[in-house]
This record gives sequence, structure tokens and C-alpha cells, in this order.
Amino acid sequence: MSSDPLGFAPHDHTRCVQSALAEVVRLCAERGVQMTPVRRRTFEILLEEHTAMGAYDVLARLDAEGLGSKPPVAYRALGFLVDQGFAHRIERLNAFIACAHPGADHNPAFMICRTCGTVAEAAAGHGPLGASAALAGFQIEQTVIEAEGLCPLCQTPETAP
Amino acid sequence: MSSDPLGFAPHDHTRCVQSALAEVVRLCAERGVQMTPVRRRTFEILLEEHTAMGAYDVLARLDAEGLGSKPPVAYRALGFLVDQGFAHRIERLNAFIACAHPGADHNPAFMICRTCGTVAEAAAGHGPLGASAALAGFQIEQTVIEAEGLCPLCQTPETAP
DNA sequence: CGCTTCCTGTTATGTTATAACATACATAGT
DNA sequence: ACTATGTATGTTATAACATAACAGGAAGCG
Ligand SMILES: [Zn+2]
Ligand SMILES: [Zn+2]
Ligand SMILES: [Zn+2]
Ligand SMILES: [Zn+2]
Repeated sequence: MSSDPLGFAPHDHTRCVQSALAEVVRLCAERGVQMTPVRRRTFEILLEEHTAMGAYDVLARLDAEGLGSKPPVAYRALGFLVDQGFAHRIERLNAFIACAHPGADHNPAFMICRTCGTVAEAAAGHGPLGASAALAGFQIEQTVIEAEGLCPLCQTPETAP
Repeated sequence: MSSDPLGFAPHDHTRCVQSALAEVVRLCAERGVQMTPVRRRTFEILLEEHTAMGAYDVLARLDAEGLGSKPPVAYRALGFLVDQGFAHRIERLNAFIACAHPGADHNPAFMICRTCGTVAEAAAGHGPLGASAALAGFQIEQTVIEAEGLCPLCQTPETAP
């Protein structure tokens, strides 16, 4: 399990963006689904920062670029990205974030900084529920795991944004 | 950790309701907070079924009983219950559920049946994020753990509701 | 009584999400 | 060429969820 909690800690973000984009383009071809302009731009917008964006924030960006102005446009593009595993919905925030490892088989877990809004994705199994679920006879299909707290930078007041 | 995934499997629900109610009344007295009619009735409504209810569903019930008709009434009562640990918010459903173990020190995890809507509460630590978080230097304050799937009854088509 | 605190009532609005229908465009079969 | 089909987009309208802000009432206390 390549646990790579990207997001906190600096990194070459230009590369980070380029590789993610290249990977999803490749996956779309492989899967026979279309990476259309709206979908591509939506993904790029999500990739800009390692923070989650609300659908309406994404929509505002798309609108400014003439790619659509009505809610369904954004929700459809985001839905596509989520369905393909290229983005994730953060339930706690009612928002969306680009996947850190598109294509990789994953059941993601997230760490959300309540101060700076940075969201890091980590690998997770089905969490601590496996045992309880087995005991109760519950068949898990999907698990939401989202931790809220303080990222390394925001723990020290001096370096906090 | 008294893992008691109540909710699935039949039980004496009348007792289940009575003990929860008695416990929260006791806790309110102990903490010096008020269990007012609106709050009490809201809690009772949540207790009726082991499913999550939307704020507006709760409000409709309160309204029918003359206890309040405007959203803030329901949101305030639900907010009180959540703050006191008497109820939980299910992020995935934008809904609320009565706590299975009011007063107990807990970081709850939930199993949500996508067919019948039953929600069971189980005990959880901070989930599988502990390791990743420690590694990344992230300080967890609160964790959302919600599994969606099929409850025991809904796995066998014959017995499903 | 005057004051504070907590709870409730109400108005208005903000935010997030989807149903439903119409249009465009490509590709495949006839 | 022409029609059918599938997929994506455009648009309207509305549903569903949530809170800001202010007004009033009841309880406790100097
Ligand atoms: Zn990056
Ligand atoms: Zn931070
Ligand atoms: Zn019960
Ligand atoms: Zn079920």
C-alpha cells in the first residue's frame, strides 16, 4: 500500500498536475470514455490546489471561461470524474477534490485541515468497521473516512497561513 | 469497547427508547443543560426508528405537533443534541440519528444500509488514519467513518423490505 | 425592579443538488 | 443520403439542506 499523504509538505506541483492529467487522459482512452473539454477543464481546476472545491466554485470558473454556467454542467462533469475515480467527493465539506492516485485501486481516506483547507488523501482499507461489520453481517460496499484536524504547518502558529 | 452494532437485528425497541431517553434526561441534569419540550420531542422522533432523518423531516413532525414550523427550530434542537452527544450527524445522508450509547465516550462509526436505510452505530477509534496521520504530522481532532452497504436482512431478497 | 442568559419564533436568504426536457453531434447500420 | 442510437451538453425550474439576523418571552439574580 503506497501510502503517500501528499498535500501537506511542498512538492513539485506542476509535475504533480501534469502527471495526473496525463494519467487520466490515458485511462479515458483505455476505458473508452471521453475526456471532453468541460471534463478536462473541471479536472484541471480541481488539480490547481490540494483543497476541495464546491461545485458552485468550480462552476464559477467554468462560467468565466465560457464552458458552462448552469449547475448541471458542473455536477455532471464532477460526477463523471468521481465515477471514473479521477476525483473524490468530500462528504464533510460537500466538495470535491482531484484524486492523488488516479486509476489506482483505492478506497481513499482523507485528512482535512480545518485551518488552511488542505486535503490529503491516504490509502485505507475499509477502516475499523471490518470487524463490526462482519460481526453484524453487514456487507460493506463503500466507506467514507474523513479526518478533520490540523496539518503540520497549521500546528505551529508562526508558519500557519 | 462495547461494540454493539444495534439497529440491524430485532430488539426490544420500546425499552431501547426508554433507556436512551432516561439516560439523556439524566445527563442533561448532570451537565446543567435544559431538556426542553422541543429538544425532548426531537430526540424522541429520532429514536423512533434506527434510521437517519433529515432536518426537514424532523421539522415536519414537530410542526404537526405544534412545536415549531421554521427550519431554525429543527436545526437548533438537532444542533443541541449533536453538541451533547445525544445524536449524530450522518454526513453521507445530510441527516441525523439518535445516538445508540448516549453519554458514552465515543468516536462513532456507522453502517448504513442503502436499501432499507437502517443505520447502525459501532465503536471506532480514529480509524486507519492514525498511522498515516502520525506519519504526515497531521493532528486528528475528529473523524467521520461511514460505511454504506447491505444490512443482513437486505442481503437476502426474500426477507428484504 | 433592572439585568443577564437562555430558549424560542420568525423573516429572509444562502447554499447545495437534481429532475426534466431540449438540443447537438458523432458513429453505425441500411 | 438517411435514420437510428448513444453520448454529451444546454437550459429551466425546483427541490433539499442550512444559517444569518433580529424580536420576544421566561427564569434567575443582584
Ligand atoms: Zn501537488
Ligand atoms: Zn493547514
Ligand atoms: Zn431500538
Ligand atoms: Zn437493509
